[in-house]
Amino acid sequence: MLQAFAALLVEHGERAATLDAVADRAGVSKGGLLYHFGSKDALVDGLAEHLRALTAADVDAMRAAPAGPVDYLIRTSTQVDTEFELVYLAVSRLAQGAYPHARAALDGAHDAWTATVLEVVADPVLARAIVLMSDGLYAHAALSGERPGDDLTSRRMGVDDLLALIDEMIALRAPRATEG
Amino acid sequence: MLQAFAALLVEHGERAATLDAVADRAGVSKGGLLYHFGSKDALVDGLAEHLRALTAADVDAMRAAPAGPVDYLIRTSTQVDTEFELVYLAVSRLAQGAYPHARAALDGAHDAWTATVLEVVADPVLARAIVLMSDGLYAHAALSGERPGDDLTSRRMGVDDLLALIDEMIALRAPRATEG
DNA sequence: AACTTCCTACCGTCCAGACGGTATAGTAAC
DNA sequence: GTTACTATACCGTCTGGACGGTAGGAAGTT
Repeated sequence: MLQAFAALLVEHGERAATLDAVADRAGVSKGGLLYHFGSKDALVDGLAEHLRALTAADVDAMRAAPAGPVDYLIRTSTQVDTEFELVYLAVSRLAQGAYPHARAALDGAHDAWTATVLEVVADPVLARAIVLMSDGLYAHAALSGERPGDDLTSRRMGVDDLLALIDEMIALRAPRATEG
Repeated sequence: MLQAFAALLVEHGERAATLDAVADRAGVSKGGLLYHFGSKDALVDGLAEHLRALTAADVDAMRAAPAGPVDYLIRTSTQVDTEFELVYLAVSRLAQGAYPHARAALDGAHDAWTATVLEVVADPVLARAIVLMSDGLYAHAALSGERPGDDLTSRRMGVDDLLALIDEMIALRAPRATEG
């Protein structure tokens, strides 16, 4: 049900993510949906809580990534097809809409990323710059909406180039911390 | 009226930006609003058109900025109090919601920024990185919502530091193109 | 083994209010 | 007489939510 809620939010926006629509997509009736989540607010809280759990897992994956946390962060920022990215974008829709308190879960993810990048990069300004680029990529992914990989592939001009640039910056600012 | 529409979109999300609410905020009646914009779609189109006009002016200001286009772009990305930023964020709300075609106006602004930065930076990857950081800052501004400067001032840790880092990158990648 | 009772996980219906939009009568300025 | 509204009333549709019902299994009693 949370999956259906998140998918509708990302694909068609907050307005389309009504109880009826979520219930339909999840394959239950509206009554059934409201049985599990007593209200729409509870649904929102449930998704925010789910994001918190996924964030913990994502940070672990980031630390364990063979190419290092920065590579992992930037590469996953262009995807919309994994559960974490879907839920992250969904919650950011909610935070921009009628549920500003959902922002806390978003900030949690953000702080965790920054802290993890900082472990490897040492320089706080550079860490912030990297996370900002990740945010920028997320913002684009958020606008892509339903289109599968249409302009993600055509106008992205290479995440690899971007990562190469970031490596140069790391080498410049913190020569001793590269390679995870 | 477009101003009121944009303000409601940014402060309270797409759902709150109803015809009634826009009319109230603009100090007119609903009939009066619908006299000028025959439908809500027309209102949306009007705002997108307005963004296109503001984009042209913004790019001019960017080129004429004493500290250079990059400095201008990054600094204005943290603001929500100017008309351009307000309308840009408002249209991005619409594009993420029920009006995906509003994305065209957003892409227009984005392309114009990238082109202008490219004029000064020469390296396309670096230009993209800079615009991505700008996008990231916009994404944060979009989440700040109504709060005046609350955490913009507390957790921003200096746009100046970020700009210094960008200058280093420019010096590294295109040594001959700094200072506007 | 048969029965009643209770709980869980739903379904389907209904409701008050809000939504976008239309219509109409009136008004004040130019 | 046209323009630029205001104010009010209304329509059909959609919204979140409340409500009563029910299929099916587990638990207890006899």
